Amino acid sequence: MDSTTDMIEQAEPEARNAVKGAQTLMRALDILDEVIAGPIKTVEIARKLGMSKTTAHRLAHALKSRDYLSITPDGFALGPKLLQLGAMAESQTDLVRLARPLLEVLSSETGFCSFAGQREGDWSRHLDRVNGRQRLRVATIPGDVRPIAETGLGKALLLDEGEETWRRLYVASRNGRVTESEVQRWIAHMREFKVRQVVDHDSELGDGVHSIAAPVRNAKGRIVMAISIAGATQYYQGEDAGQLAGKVARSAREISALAGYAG
Amino acid sequence: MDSTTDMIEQAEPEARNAVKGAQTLMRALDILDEVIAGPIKTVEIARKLGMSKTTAHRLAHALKSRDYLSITPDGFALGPKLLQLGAMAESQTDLVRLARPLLEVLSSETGFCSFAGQREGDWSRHLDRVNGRQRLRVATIPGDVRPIAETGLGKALLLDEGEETWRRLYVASRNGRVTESEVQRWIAHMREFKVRQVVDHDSELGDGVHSIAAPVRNAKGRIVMAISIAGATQYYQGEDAGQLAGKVARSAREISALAGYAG
DNA sequence: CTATGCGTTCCGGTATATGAAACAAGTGGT
DNA sequence: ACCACTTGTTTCATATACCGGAACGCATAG
Repeated sequence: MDSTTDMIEQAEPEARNAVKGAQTLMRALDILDEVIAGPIKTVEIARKLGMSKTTAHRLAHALKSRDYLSITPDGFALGPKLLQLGAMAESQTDLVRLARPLLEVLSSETGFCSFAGQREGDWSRHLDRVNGRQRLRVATIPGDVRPIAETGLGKALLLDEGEETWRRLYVASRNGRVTESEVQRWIAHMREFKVRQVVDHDSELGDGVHSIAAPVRNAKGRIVMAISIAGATQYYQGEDAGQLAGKVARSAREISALAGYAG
Repeated sequence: MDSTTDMIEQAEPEARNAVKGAQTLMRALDILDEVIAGPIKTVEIARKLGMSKTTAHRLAHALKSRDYLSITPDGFALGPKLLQLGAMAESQTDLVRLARPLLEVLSSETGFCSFAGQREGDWSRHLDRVNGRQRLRVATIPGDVRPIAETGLGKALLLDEGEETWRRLYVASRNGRVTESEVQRWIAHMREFKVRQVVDHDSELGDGVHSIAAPVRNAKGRIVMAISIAGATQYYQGEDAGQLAGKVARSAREISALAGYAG
């Protein structure tokens, strides 16, 4: 590298305004961003984005001429073209493929195996796995199906469910052989997982497997997948539990962003 | 108006290229349109749209920097931002409100009452009505629910269903009091309606009501609503049946476009 | 090694986008 | 009736944002 850059590492992660030579386009997209929040008038657009009334008018109407915006009594609103594009993007988007690179990073950073899976009724299906660097590996392979309350991945898929559902699925996973106090403890844990949006799971099968999982949300905010890292309990010795959980959660958020989640 | 315009009615309905002063934006949206068809490389974009490699590169990357496009091994694909915009547009879109103006045109052009409704299981619910100019009016009001096989609107909602479903719903609507040959005749009619994407319906209740209905599709191509015109049988005397059907079908297609349907 | 295809960067000239200003049209207040 | 105010629309001279040609980097292939 050249000597002027190694003094201060410009941390700026190459933001939106990095691209030059497309001012008009960028401004138009800024307008779209404003309209996302709800119908908005020309003057308000100009004010918020610091452009002249003229420009706001011209660009908004250009977008309208292409059906990206529509005109309502309350000003501009999102147009039908976006419905079409959204539907097409959805059909072109393969969540597992999108998640793959993130899972690889997760495994290489943590050393654990990482997984992706989705809900199928009362079951969770594993869709993808990336191996870590550890000698002992969780055996689960893509395609495997497990009772949803029995795995960390499954619990992450359940975070938006009500407590009655939690109870039902937990009891089912234990074949009904469970005391009320066990159920209460389990639900209390789920509450905490829900707040943190991360699941910490110790297998109740006594096989010494521990996993950390987090939900992935789509553009509508629905949980459509979950990812996890998993490995033998002893591998967690000496690891910073909070940091591991943070990494899983961050990866899940990144995948969510790729899936169009805005929140 | 001024005297220069009344000679030749410029039929041009103000196309996309009408808007001036947004070349960059328009070209970028052209690129999006190309990507809809599937992943595409920079050079291919430039070739198809007749722009320089440089420009295609710059605009595509500008769109990518805003997540409207993503980069795949096969070139540019639709990006996550479109998932978000699509979901938001969907939540902002009220089909009934969109359909209203079209229903009003339909009624004023034909004189008949017009209706909009959607499917609820084995029933069809009327959501909106616009009165025509006729003395005799169909009594149906918004909120009314009817067996789905019993109305023109309902049949339009069923056009994408299989023949077994048609049979089941027809038999149910007749409380089982129906011969096999009647069923066959009914299904034969439905087949024809499906081809024409227009339903011609004579009430089997013997109340002298006739209706013409057509399905409305959303961005994913699913039938999500239907519209119809209805009135006493005698009002259809002297009307061109094909022309009426055409008007209903065209209105339905226009509403579908507002709902993001591309086909 | 040359050839070919694609992505990327650079740069000068000009088509193009910009904002000020004025106009149009509606709303509400006095 | 008039004015004050708001929002949408059009016009226009100017500055600059955008364009395309050219050249470079980097593959893959013959």
